[in-house]
Amino acid sequence: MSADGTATIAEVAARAGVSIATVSRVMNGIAKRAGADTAERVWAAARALGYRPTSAGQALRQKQSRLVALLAANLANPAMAAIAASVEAALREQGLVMVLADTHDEPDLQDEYLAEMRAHLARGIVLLGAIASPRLRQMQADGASLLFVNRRSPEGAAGFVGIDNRRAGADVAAFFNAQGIASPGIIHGARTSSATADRIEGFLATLPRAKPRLATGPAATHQQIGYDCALNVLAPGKGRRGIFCLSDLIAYGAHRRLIEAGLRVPEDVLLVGFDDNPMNDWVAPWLSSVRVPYDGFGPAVVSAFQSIWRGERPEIILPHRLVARCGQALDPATPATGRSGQHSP
Amino acid sequence: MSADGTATIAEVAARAGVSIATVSRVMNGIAKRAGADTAERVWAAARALGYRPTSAGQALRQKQSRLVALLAANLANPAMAAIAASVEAALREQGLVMVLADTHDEPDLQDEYLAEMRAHLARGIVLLGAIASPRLRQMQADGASLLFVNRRSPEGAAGFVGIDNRRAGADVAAFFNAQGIASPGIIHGARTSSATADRIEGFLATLPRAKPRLATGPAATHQQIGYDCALNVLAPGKGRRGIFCLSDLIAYGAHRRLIEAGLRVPEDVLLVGFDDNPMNDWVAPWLSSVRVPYDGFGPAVVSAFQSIWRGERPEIILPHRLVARCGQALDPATPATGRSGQHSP
DNA sequence: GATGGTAAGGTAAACGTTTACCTAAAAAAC
DNA sequence: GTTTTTTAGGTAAACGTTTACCTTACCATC
Repeated sequence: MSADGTATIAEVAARAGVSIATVSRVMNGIAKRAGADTAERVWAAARALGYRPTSAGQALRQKQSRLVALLAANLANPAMAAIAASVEAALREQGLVMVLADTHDEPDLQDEYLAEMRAHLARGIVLLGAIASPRLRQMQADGASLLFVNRRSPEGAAGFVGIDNRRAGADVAAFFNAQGIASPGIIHGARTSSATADRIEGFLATLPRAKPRLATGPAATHQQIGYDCALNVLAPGKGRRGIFCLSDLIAYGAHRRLIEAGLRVPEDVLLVGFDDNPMNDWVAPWLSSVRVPYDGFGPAVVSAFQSIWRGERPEIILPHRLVARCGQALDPATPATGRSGQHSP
Repeated sequence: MSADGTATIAEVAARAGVSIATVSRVMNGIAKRAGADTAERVWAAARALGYRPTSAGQALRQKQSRLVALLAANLANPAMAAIAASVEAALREQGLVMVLADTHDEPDLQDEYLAEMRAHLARGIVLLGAIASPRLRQMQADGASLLFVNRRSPEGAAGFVGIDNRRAGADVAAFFNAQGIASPGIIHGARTSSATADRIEGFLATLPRAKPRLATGPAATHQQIGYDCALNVLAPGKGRRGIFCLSDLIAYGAHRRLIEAGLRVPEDVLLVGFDDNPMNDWVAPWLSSVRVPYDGFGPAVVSAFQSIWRGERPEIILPHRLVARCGQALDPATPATGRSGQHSP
């Protein structure tokens, strides 16, 4: 009898002695349509029965559900997982529900998810690392509520949330410059991404003299790409060298290879990654990285959607920050050259 | 006109010259209710219009949606994120859609999500790290399709997918034993979890002589707990010592503290974690850890749900494996004592 | 006292499915 | 040649909401 959660609006109406229309209006806070005492009776009945409107009924009537989908390109990347977590919390605060999907950067899978989410009358779709695909083009043309995060839409102007990748790339270049490293190498993953392209562009624009030794590989994971390419992109000579890794995962792989080759990081080779995975402070004190503000993505996404639903085309640029880690030797036999962490010995 | 994705069953019926009932039956593959030529006409019409049944209509009629919710206790833990990714892929293959939520181990939030998911007519709810809460108890009593992963239900018998935590704890103890470490310390997080309790129990049962030096802390993150407690749980004396950390995150924090104290890992202090985060091979070669088979969770969850929907109470125990990493000195100045990785120098 | 406005609430339609039930023809069984 | 069964398909109800429209009462204004 109480709060089993399966009550319908009709049962609430019966119990409160009103029509279902009145119940609906009270629950939705429509002003001036119910007297104070009536509203109280309705609320009491709803509480007693544990009533909560069935979303299928709502969605059918309103041609719109409370679902928002997050289509991520690669959930194995902790950075994307962290963004997903932030978005979920922010959506929940708005009474929205997040559907999570991993497109694995495959156009077919992305299309399948897009179609599925349209069938679910999703109120919005976040593309966290979009890839060009037929249905994406079509839905963007149809005016669907799409929001692109990190990578811009391959189909032209659309809502966007992310950092200024070009500037971030430039910042990395400036950092190498300040450290006296004239010709750092670059290791990147797939080039499908506007983000990657912008970062490299900004980097090269600031270090124009640097003969670019770009490399990538066919390996399945970013870590493996980093491992495979690390030695190939090192500048010749014996001075201090550097590598710009387009993701932290690549940097992890590169680091492993460099260590195995007897090189010290960051003393012999300065490694700079991208994303600054939340765990880096603990497990990669040798890695400098461009930190993206994970916790900022959720609120930014919500704000961007509100803008989209007003018919605008939002563009939210979040601040990034290059976190320079001087690197702590993980073997105490070798004195550390410096510290960046917040923990005292 | 073509494939804009918003067609309804009525439009398909009109185009194919049949009734909507026939369209529905053809789309759902109900045998012996439509002739071959009729079916072909329906399929052609559906293809031409890009028709896909609206899930709100389906859910309303069938009193059940294609949504499955994953309520995770802490998405900041990469292990949970990896499990979520695996579950998502497996559900998708069944034509199901995953809703992801982070309960932050808070009963109120978990209850809110449970209510929301019931309102969404979710076909099933995965609790990845459940915590006791009023609505959980009620829904389990009502016979909702709940599946507990990692932590068992606090309300007694229910479907479960996870590893044998007691045995895993015992394996860790045996490992310390084999390494000649008689009295390792233990650092754990909140005790709300049956998993944590089982691991410690199995551990202590196998190392009964070990005066248990358990410790935990009020810190917000597991890493910080590890950092705060590492030195407190070390056995006195100067032999080789060890710490069993109930999660990899705790181990990261402990490692940092030990290094700062001038101790070598794993030479001076053997650290064993739990979960074996997918990144450990790359960033924590000094950490031995109990690996849970991330990729196995998705298929296991699907299989468990099928069992639940048949009215059974499944119990799927996945295999674990203690990954012993001999630890590679991350500073090449100090020769490595051994290697566990698959990469050659 | 007629007129008009507004607050309060009821009636019923509509959203897009699936499916129980019905009908008609064809095939099979006798 | 009658009866029964099977196949192929249509009709309409039902799922639970929200909301356009209608009605009634009340109050204010002239």
